[in-house]
Amino acid sequence: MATLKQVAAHAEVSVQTVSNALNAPHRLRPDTLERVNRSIELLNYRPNRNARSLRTSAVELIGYCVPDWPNQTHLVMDQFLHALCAAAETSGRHILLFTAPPAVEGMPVYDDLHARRLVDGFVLSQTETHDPRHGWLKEKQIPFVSFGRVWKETTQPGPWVDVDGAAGSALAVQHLYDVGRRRIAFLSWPKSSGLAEDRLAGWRSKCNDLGLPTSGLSVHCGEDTIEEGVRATAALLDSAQPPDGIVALSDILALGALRELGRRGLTPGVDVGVTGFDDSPLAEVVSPGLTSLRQPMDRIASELINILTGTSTGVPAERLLQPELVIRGSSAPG
Amino acid sequence: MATLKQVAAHAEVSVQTVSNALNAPHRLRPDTLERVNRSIELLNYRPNRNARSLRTSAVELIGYCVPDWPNQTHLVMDQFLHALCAAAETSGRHILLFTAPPAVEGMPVYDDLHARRLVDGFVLSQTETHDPRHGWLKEKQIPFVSFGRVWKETTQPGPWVDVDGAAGSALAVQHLYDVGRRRIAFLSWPKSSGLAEDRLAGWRSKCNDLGLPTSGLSVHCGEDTIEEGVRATAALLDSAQPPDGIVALSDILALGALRELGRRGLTPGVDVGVTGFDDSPLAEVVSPGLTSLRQPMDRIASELINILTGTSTGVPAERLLQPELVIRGSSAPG
DNA sequence: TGCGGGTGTTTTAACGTTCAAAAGCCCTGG
DNA sequence: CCAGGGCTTTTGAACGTTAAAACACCCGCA
Repeated sequence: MATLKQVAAHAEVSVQTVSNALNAPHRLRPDTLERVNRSIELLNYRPNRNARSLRTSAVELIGYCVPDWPNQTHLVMDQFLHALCAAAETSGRHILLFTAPPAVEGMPVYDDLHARRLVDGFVLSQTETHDPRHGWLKEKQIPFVSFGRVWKETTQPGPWVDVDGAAGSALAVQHLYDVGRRRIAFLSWPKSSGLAEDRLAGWRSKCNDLGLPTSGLSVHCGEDTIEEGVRATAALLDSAQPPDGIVALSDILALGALRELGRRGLTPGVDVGVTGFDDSPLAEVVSPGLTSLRQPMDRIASELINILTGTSTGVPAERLLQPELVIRGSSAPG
Repeated sequence: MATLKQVAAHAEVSVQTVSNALNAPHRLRPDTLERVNRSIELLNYRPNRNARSLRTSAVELIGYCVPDWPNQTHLVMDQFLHALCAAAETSGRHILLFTAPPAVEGMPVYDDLHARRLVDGFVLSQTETHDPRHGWLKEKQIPFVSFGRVWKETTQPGPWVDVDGAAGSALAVQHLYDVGRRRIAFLSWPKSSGLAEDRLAGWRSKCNDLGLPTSGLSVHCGEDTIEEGVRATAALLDSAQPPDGIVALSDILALGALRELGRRGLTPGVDVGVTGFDDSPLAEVVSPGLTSLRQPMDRIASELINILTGTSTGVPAERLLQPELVIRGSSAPG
């Protein structure tokens, strides 16, 4: 494996000149640069990242803790990881995966990775209400950026990127309204997670704006399973005034809604319009296709990386991105 | 951030002694070790991995290319990644993610990561028939291990770990047989991928062993969607002698089977037994639960890491692991 | 008393890179 | 002909660690 020294010898220049050819080519006379580049090419030289990192104390690696929530399906995690990787690579960086206990118990792992210089900083996801990790990292001055707001806080200890769930619900409601729905229900989650509250609020507010009823139209599901979606949908359909549209908090719940509709001989998109959230791979794979709110993964990822690697000013960076409604057969015929 | 030198000064020993305290503690006199450890603790010292890697030329990082197959759902990828991370961490290693073009076009990326010493080696997945990556890496002497055999080759250029798909199908057939099924169909994929052939062969051979019919009972689906599963199942049920059991090549196809059964008023697990493959999160989330073949992810991951990091002998390591049948309501009542 | 051998610790020299500063070169203008 | 300044290139040192060799010390034994 060739080193700078060998390239330098071959090109008959000093080591530093070769280094400059790579890092600051404008400093070299064109003919020197040409000569050095030829030697680099010829010897198939690749800079040793460890040596570079040692000198500059920047590893260009970003830590991401791969979540392990046994009860929750991560249907879009591979999309997220792919986008994150791609975004990191546009600036010559990479993603380092690791595991850690949830919440604050995992923090020593983060600290260790940073202290041993395996990573420059972290991307956090699976943010929870009052997530203690943010404050912890900030206090230790470990760079990070969060995918997901720490909800209900007036000030947030650190930069974040998030998707506007309220706006997403509103989009879904508006779409269902546009195709003629007038009683639009909402399938929600159990515990009042920040995520659920955000999306629920968007539904309620948009319904109000449009003069649509909301009373008796929001149902809380016990967990994020198809079965729960089925149950909740059945309850809605059995009520005195059944809905003609259903906005579900997740694709899984929406799938439950689709199934219950099917069981009753109702046609999704014709008799009742259904939308999901996150545009997971499932949405495309079911029939009829599930109308769902796509998170702008590429944008999310690049904002995360930009914030983390950019020379951030003192004020914390905060980006609220808009989801996109992907319309399929479950909400509109054809 | 404390360095070896500072710890050495604090403990009043040489730098090397501190290094030994960490890497070869048996060389130190107990009292010295104690003293050094106290200083390490006190100064909160963490070894700088870059300096170490530079010196030892081992980064303890394993590359994994995050796949980007837009048409395929990676329902178990997060499980795999989690297991891989955890396995790597048991030997102090970590996973570095990257993106690369598929097949041989991506090889320069692998080469570059290795040459620049960002990783020690690679874990390959999404192996395809006659995958060219294996030979390429072997020729360049870049360490790797493959999750998935290169099918149809008599000899394989490198170590691999795989799950015995044929045995999996056989397990499913045996199970359906045990609960009284006598006409067991198989839902397969389109192109004769090695994976599909393997699983199909297991079904056929097990049916033969049990004296069950196979003729007219294997259907090829156009793609891995619920819709295709529905179509194929419908075709089977419409035939002169419909099956009473269905082994599907994937959970997605199995979901299609479940749906078509439901549409016809047939009860999965009672009228027709259905099994899937991979035990994706979906299997648990549908109702009735989908009987499916779980890949032993933890075992797969630890074998991959062991092979990659172990002092492998000359003979390539090859591990064929057995899947486990997770029985749920789709194949047996209750 | 001297000497071999083990044990514990220190010294020396890298690993491959970049930073800061110094040095060399070449041109221009007085 | 030389001072001065702008390019270009080189020199020296450092980043934090570990491998290998050297060293110091103690013990038992001749």
